[in-house]
Amino acid sequence: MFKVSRKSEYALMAIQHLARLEPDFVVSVADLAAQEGIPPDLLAKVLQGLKKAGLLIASKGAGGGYRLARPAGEIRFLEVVRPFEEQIGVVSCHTRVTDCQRTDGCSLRDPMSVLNAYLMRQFEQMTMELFISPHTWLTTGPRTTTPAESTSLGRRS
Amino acid sequence: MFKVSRKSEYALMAIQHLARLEPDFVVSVADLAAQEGIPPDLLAKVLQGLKKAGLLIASKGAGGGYRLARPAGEIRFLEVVRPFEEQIGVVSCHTRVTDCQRTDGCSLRDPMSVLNAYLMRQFEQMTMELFISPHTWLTTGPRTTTPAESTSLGRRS
DNA sequence: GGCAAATCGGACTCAATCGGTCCGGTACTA
DNA sequence: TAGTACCGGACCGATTGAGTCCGATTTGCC
Ligand code: FES
Ligand code: FES
Repeated sequence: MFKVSRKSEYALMAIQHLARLEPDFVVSVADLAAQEGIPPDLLAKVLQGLKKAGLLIASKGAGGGYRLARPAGEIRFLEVVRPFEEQIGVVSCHTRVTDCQRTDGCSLRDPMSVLNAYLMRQFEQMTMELFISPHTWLTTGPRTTTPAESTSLGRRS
Repeated sequence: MFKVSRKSEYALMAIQHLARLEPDFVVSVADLAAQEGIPPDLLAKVLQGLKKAGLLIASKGAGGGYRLARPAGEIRFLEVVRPFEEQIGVVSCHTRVTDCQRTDGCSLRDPMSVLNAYLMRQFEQMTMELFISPHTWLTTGPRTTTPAESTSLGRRS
């Protein structure tokens, strides 16, 4: 079931890669593809998608490339993945609106929408900071702390 | 991302349907398909898969059909879905073992395995009781109650 | 100005998967 | 013994996904 597409994997790798660099360091598609072992033409499409989503900033022309639009701690997992996932949801009702005309009689819809909302909330609250320092995850679960309250709040008893 | 296959949806519907009946009530493929609006030949495949997974018990011959092997509260969500989902996992590493030869250099593997384990645990602990009485979910999240209060209704077909 | 580096963006192919169907075989029961 | 219903494999068409190709455009640098 919940496997992300290959493009999403590449998107996660790219953002992770850029997050490890200094903030205003630009990297070209060719360089990034070579270092991460990704087909360059495909990575180009992925980065364009991330730019359209507002996560990356592109510089055209010689010496150009991509850089993060904001720090990794403010980029949520769902934002990275959504441009490349057509259907986000558990059952047909929540993904492809066209197809499922079973909306009345179907007894699957309600419980699944609860499950769906739960999962979405988890992925929504999870930032890309996880990919930089994953050890926090082992204690807190997917509910990662927001960048602002990471020091003061969220202490478990 | 995490959309289940059509077969899994049919499997969930079938188990839910059977769970609402009296424990030893058998239903034929044709009847179940007609009542739930599922292509009969396809539903037959699904029920066979569920039987192989040990969730259903089949009776052949005239007057035969399927019934639940155990109460819904003891059937976990993952059990129902697994026979029809080839790749369960978030990234390639965790699904298709063949394909991903990036195991060393890939920095995606570790954080994703944490996420993967978390999700699997959630789905593991979630029983099909959710589909019978979903209100408990709204307060507790995916960690459903223990298989104790299975109050089966006796509505006939 | 000219050239090279780099992003942009559409069109395209190829293979795998998925949803669904068909049909012969087998077991059971009335 | 005849009908009912499960069993199981083969098959097919549509969709999707991964990946490629190529031309256009913008920009920096000599
Ligand atoms: S699968 Fe769409 S309403 Fe149930
Ligand atoms: S995608 Fe398989 S090791 Fe990273």
